Amino acid sequence: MVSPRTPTSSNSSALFESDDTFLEALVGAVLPGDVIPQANNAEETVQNQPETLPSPNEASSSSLEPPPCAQPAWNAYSSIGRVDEQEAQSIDSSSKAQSQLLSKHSHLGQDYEPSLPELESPTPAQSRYKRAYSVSSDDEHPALAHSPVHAPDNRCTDSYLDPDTYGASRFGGFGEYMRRKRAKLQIQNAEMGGTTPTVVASTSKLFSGLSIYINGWTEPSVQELRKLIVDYGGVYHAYIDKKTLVCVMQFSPHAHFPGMITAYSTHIITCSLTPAKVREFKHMKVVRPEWLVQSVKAGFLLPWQDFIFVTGGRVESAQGRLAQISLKDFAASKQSTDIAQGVGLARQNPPCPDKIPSTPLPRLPSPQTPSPVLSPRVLPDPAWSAEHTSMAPGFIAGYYANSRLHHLSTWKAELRTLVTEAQERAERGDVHRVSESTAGKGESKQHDGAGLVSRPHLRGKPVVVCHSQHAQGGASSTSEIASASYEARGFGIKNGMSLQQARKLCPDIVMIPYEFDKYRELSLKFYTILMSCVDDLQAVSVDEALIDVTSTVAQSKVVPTGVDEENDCTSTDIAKELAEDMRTQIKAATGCEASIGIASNIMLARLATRRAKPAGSFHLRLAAFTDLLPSLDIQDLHGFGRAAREKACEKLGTSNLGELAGRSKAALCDALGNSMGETLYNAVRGVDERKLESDKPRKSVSCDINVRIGFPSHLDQRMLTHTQYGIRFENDDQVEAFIHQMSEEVARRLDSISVKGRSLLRSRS
DNA sequence: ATCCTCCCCTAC
DNA sequence: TAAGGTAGGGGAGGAT
Ligand SMILES: [Mg+2]
Repeated sequence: MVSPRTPTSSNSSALFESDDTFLEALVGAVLPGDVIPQANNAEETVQNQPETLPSPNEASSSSLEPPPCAQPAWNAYSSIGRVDEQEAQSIDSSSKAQSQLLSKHSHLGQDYEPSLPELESPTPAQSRYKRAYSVSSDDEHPALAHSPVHAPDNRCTDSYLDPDTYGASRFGGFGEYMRRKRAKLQIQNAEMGGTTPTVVASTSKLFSGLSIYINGWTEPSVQELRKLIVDYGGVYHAYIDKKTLVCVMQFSPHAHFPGMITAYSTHIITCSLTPAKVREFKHMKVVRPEWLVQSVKAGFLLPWQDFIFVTGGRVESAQGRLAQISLKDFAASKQSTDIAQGVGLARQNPPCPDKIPSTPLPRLPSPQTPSPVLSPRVLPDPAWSAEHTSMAPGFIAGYYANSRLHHLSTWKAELRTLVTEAQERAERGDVHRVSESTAGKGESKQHDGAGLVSRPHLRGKPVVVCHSQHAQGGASSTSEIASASYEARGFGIKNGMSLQQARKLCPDIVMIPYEFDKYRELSLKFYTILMSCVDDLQAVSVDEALIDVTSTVAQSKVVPTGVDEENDCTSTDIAKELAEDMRTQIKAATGCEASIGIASNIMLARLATRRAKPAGSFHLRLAAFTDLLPSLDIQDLHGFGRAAREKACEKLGTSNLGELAGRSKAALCDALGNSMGETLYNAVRGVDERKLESDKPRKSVSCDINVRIGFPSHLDQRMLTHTQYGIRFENDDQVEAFIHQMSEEVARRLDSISVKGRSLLRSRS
């Protein structure tokens, strides 16, 4: 909550506190039911936060105190097994030894977590939480600017006699089935209204003539709303058919014809719409439940226009956001688990002017002027060791500061942003781009060795990058090796190994520390060079990118033969020349070697990169690829990993691409799923139609940290001697404090990209 | 058939 | 003293 507010969102100062509280409240409330996933409209809550949301402390204190018996609900999908499965996969594909160890442990105690029924009644925390959602706000609805605004007079409205805005004016027939269903429902409604007359005559017709459908999760609940509608003379529809909706008929609610069955849905009530529903209901009158509630309270029907349901992203400054939160179950099982919080992004923000580097065309900002979008995180004083617990303030920042994986993710997000911005600038300028042709794709990858640039004396020696600072000594370090030089690999050292193991293989191993800032600087130089050479670029990671050099190659192709065509075997390979030129530039600018794979599509280019390593370039043509097939495994393809390989072996009897090339598409789809199957079917034929994705907006922001909850059992103790992984919690307070920090972290990140959350989703694990 | 939700998988 | 973070594709299976 310390970060400066971004000028783009008008209510930003309230925003992040709210989100934060919101998230935290959710964490506590999420357990029993299924209400959370659709909860959204965070904006409303946000804007009303001061008076309606519980204070952070209040939320915190109760959010994690459901009675112990409630916790098993979280375990309905206890992820213990799954977590360890993930562990077994390991982050770096090479940390096998440790992973397998974990995998075994995972079967010790927790194989079958009984799936317990979810609780029905909301906990107090949940109630309060839901209340927070139901707050209606007076925020102007920008979307209404162009629609008729009705004076809040008491007429129950002729207000929707203007079909132009929301009502469709086309007609269509009803299906008999749905019509009968609706009629039946109305009878039920009538009966219900008769048996439980909550209201007196004068107001009882408040909703007469209204025919209302309720979609999705709402607050108040569907049941409550239905009662409200029926009690006040409206008609509730539990079902909807599209024809009816598209042909919404509008009529005065005053016109109440006792004998007539109201067969038209006039309004849709919702708190949350999925994108598909938004599309579907585009021309409908979609209203928030407050319309009903407030109308009853007021004693007359308020204009529905004042309660139009607005999805997060409207044309103006309102940026739709989808918030997601997730936490690995840290319930009674006391096992390794992940805690995660996040928001999904419904749409991208308009670029914030002060964030656009003023650099000219398709160039990245120079490394000397790092983008303010993501400035390096400040490291806390290492002297925190006194209070070194997972719930100490600043723990997460410190954790991240040392996490290579976090840096990888952060860098990637930043690079994608920079690339997108640079391209927007390029397109806004007069840069003319020829029509898309997928003639030349390349994959460029920085060779590792960044740590050696400033340590030339270590070149040629077995070097590993890892955390341990102690030169030798501590033979028991479990610090993971992030990267090993080729010389070190010669000793059998692999990325992902523990330092301890590596020392066994090579006692004289040289260790160098992470230098995250340096990597980032080098990366920006690397990308800057690429950007200047290519038509299009997709950031893959801090040291890897996909580039499209079609026009460059095609332009220079004064020479007859096509460089990207398979029949080209001439000595002049313009693409390769370009690649070598880029390699030279990269080497000059960064001191690092780069490898470049060239091919006619992404899949082949990625394979080519493997052949280009180390420190070279390689143009892979279709014929060569076909020859190569029998030597390739399905795992060698991007997107196909361990699980795909196992499925292939199990269901197809082989994971060899040469053999799989002979299988039918149906067989592959059957084994791997339709999408993966088809991808593979095409891949073995050298076909890959994907285009570079350089401008896809980010869809979510999340925070995810692997922790371990509870006192270790005997079994766990043994595990822990083998793996030090896992931040450990001993009680709910610690968990709570930790989750609070994670909430803050997500809020901070949203803030940093001028984005606002729209709804929260649950995820567990 | 198409959606939504809850995951699993993959990559760096 | 070690830091297994995260975004996004996609499948399974249920609801509509
Ligand atoms: Mg692979």
